[in-house]
Amino acid sequence: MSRRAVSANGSQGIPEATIARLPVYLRVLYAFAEQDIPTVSSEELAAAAGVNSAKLRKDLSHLGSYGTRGVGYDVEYLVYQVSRELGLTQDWPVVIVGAGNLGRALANYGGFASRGFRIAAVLDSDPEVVGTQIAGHGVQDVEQMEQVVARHRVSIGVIATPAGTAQAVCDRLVATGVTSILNFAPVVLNVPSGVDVRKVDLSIELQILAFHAQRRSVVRVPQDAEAVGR
Amino acid sequence: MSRRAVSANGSQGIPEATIARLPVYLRVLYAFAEQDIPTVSSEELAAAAGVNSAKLRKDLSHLGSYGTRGVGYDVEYLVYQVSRELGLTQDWPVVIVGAGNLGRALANYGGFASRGFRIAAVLDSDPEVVGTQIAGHGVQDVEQMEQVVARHRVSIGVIATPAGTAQAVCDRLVATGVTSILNFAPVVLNVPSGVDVRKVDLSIELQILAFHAQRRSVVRVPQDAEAVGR
DNA sequence: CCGACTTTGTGCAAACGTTCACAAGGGCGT
DNA sequence: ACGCCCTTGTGAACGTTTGCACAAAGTCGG
Repeated sequence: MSRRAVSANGSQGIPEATIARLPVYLRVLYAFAEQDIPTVSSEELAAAAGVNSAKLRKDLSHLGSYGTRGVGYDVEYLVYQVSRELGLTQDWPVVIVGAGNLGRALANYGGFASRGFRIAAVLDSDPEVVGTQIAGHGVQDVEQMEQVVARHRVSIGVIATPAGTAQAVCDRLVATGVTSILNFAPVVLNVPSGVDVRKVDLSIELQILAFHAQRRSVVRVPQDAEAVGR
Repeated sequence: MSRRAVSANGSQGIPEATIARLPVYLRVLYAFAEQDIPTVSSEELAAAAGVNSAKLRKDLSHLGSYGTRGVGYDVEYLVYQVSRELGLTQDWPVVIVGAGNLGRALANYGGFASRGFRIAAVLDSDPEVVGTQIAGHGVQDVEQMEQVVARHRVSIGVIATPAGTAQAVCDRLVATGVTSILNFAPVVLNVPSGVDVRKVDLSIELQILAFHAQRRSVVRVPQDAEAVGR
């Protein structure tokens, strides 16, 4: 794995683990802002985000020194700083490939269109589906990918196709210049370096839950349940 | 949190990071099995799973010594061992709460019903939706939760409701005895200890992608002397 | 039956992440 | 203006994860 990120870059070297939590903090901050709460302490914020307060302070300290000792953090100001750090002050056009059940769910997902992300297009290869409307977007043929990506300057692609076609779609997205991919298909995608892939995988999460559930349920039975012959 | 190896068996005390990768290995192993490939080396398996081979070997070594030096791993045997470790040799009834776009997508998701997981029921609170059919399951009223959980001995619940009702649904699931929860709603769930929650959050993933995309686009001082991967 | 070759399993060290504990710094009441 | 009190920001300790490098252990050809 090329987890090198930014090699020895002093000012911009925010840990990956911190980045993964910033969106959670941001969401919680929005909730505070909606209640017109002007400032929050690291303790309150941490509790709402479900993390340790020391961790939260260290995370925020990576963005700069935006708190006031004895008082806490200004909610509005922090919202802005976190948003800026995450790149949410700009607009991110997104193309969704695959208009099946999942693609439809994604297109209709409210949190999608909000806060910086905008659906540039929904693509599919099924002639039955192309032309139908989903969440206010006409589904276009996947053959339009190149034009759509170029016209809207899309840099983020979401793959919501069956596993079998995911790699081909991915290759094509990459070829058209997409450098960030969110993959919902249950496959390991192969991409050239410089392309960022994140995966969301229901069945992996379920299996992890099953592991822990099983462990919990096997509090007894010290003996191996079955002997396995080879 | 600190659970060291309890003792003796060795099947206890598997690192969390390893557990998160086992489902990926399992998927890749199935792919090899379908091609009737009898054995794989750690190198091949690691490449297919997108990880380092040393990491893969160390991961597998936590389950036991199931490889053969000079040869590799028997695909079928390893499938069985990983499945067993993850608790997939037993059946896991799952209840899905929320039959909106996402709930429907989940219910229709193929990988769901396969390999150990079975949808016990799909619940919703909207009278318009209750009674409709989704993926061969009649949507039941959320008031049936207690009966459904008890009758099917459900221990895994999936929350696919809007954010506003997620915590209430969660509390109710926990009250009925569900101890593993997969949360798709964009909120931080509060649960008593002993309950395992995992979250899947589209907008968090998008924001993480945006962060990296932004960083890439702000390539000031491009002195990538060592940019050529190892 | 033996020696060459291949691949696993693991000791170790470095990188990364988390948590504790407290000094530094700022606001607020008096 | 002063000192008390509160909360941030961070040094240091600790725990976890990764990756290297190699001995151990097995296969296979001759």
